Amino acid sequence: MARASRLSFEILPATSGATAAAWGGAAHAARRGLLTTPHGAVETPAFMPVGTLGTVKGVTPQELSAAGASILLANLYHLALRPGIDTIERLGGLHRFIGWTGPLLTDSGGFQVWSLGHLRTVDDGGVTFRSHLDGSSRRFTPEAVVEWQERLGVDVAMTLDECPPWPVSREQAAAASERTLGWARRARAAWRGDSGGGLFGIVQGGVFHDLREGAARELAALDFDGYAIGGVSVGEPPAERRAVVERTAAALPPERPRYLMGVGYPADMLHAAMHGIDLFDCVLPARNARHGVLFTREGTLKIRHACFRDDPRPVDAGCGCPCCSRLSRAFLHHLVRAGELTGPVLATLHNLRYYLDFMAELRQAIALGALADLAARLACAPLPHDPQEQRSP
RNA sequence: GGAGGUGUGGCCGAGUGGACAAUGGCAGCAGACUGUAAAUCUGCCGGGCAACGCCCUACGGAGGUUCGAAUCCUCCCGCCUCCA
Repeated sequence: MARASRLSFEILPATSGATAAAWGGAAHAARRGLLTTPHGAVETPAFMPVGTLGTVKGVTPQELSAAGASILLANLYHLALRPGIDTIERLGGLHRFIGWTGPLLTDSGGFQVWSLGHLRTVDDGGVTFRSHLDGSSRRFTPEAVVEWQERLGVDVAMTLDECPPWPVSREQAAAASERTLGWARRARAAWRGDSGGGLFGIVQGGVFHDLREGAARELAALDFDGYAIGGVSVGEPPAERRAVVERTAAALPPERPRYLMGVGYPADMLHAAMHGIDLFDCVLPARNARHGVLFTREGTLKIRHACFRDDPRPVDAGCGCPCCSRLSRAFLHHLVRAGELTGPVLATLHNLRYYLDFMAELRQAIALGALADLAARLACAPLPHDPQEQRSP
């Protein structure tokens, strides 16, 4: 199944023999890698900021670069509805349109099957969405989704998948998984890869390990450029999610990049990276920032709280973002309370920087075989929203 | 001086005899958020308690009518508009 061009993914050697059992005694499979795309290389494990509509809300491409982002995620469903694939294509493709020169990955709209649950109908042929903007009907098929992403010129395209809700019955999960596999075959056949980008297949199967492992094997046989684990950030308990990640990651071809979709908290990413996940994306740093929740090396901080009214310290003394490098918690508190746009913008810049710094630390820890140290440090910075993540390794 | 209007919980503002400790909004106090229909959503928001119920204090002030008043009457005080 030779192709003219494809993404390349190289696994980098660890600097030391880093095979310590670092998390609950489990042997891990963490790796560093280099994903090379037509628009540049990405060091993995990597976090992709989410720019659904072509922008991370409130942040310019320059600022994203400065924060350390190397690859961005955008969403095909949203862009297809507005401004439309034709428009973006006419304007020179997605990179030019949004002013991002680095690698881009687009999600296929599969997540919207879940998040827009009552605005769509799914059948074997594809998904019909009623636009959340104007109610008009839009048909997404595996072939169309591939074609649109190629027309956008993205570096990584995702196959159309069916992301089932949670809790999910085995029957539902199996049906969604089967459908997703069928669509993956069709997407794979429709993919031309002329632009040098790659196509990732997505594993579904709910919380049923045998379904997911079976799907992983079938997908592997289709020779995708990378493999994603989908359907894991829809409300299931952390323990279930962890188990799914561990089992599924182990069933995926080791020589290709593995992408855990929609995850998550730093502790989630650390855990997943320990089991060989290379790519992540999540709206959390951006959304939480807009909602006044900041990630710091000492735990999360709700900047609206009155205790920050007179706090002259930076949000995170260990951070070099535009907010922390010269502004106080008191000022950010004031901006957020006053409803000033600058508040959420600075908070987003900070959270993104925190995530991106964290990934850099993670890469280094893998290189040095020091994941246990990182895990221990993270455990000292509690994330009150997800108490189960706080336990020490 | 005459005529009319108005005064509600920190603020704005509904309510015009009982279902009112009083709709909304803001502010305040918490919580949630995981491939973004999210700069959103949820809860609390007079005081007290042995507290899913009871008691106290409350709709400018003082009286009054009534079984019952934020709601009706009288007087007083403040503010607004128009006419002299």
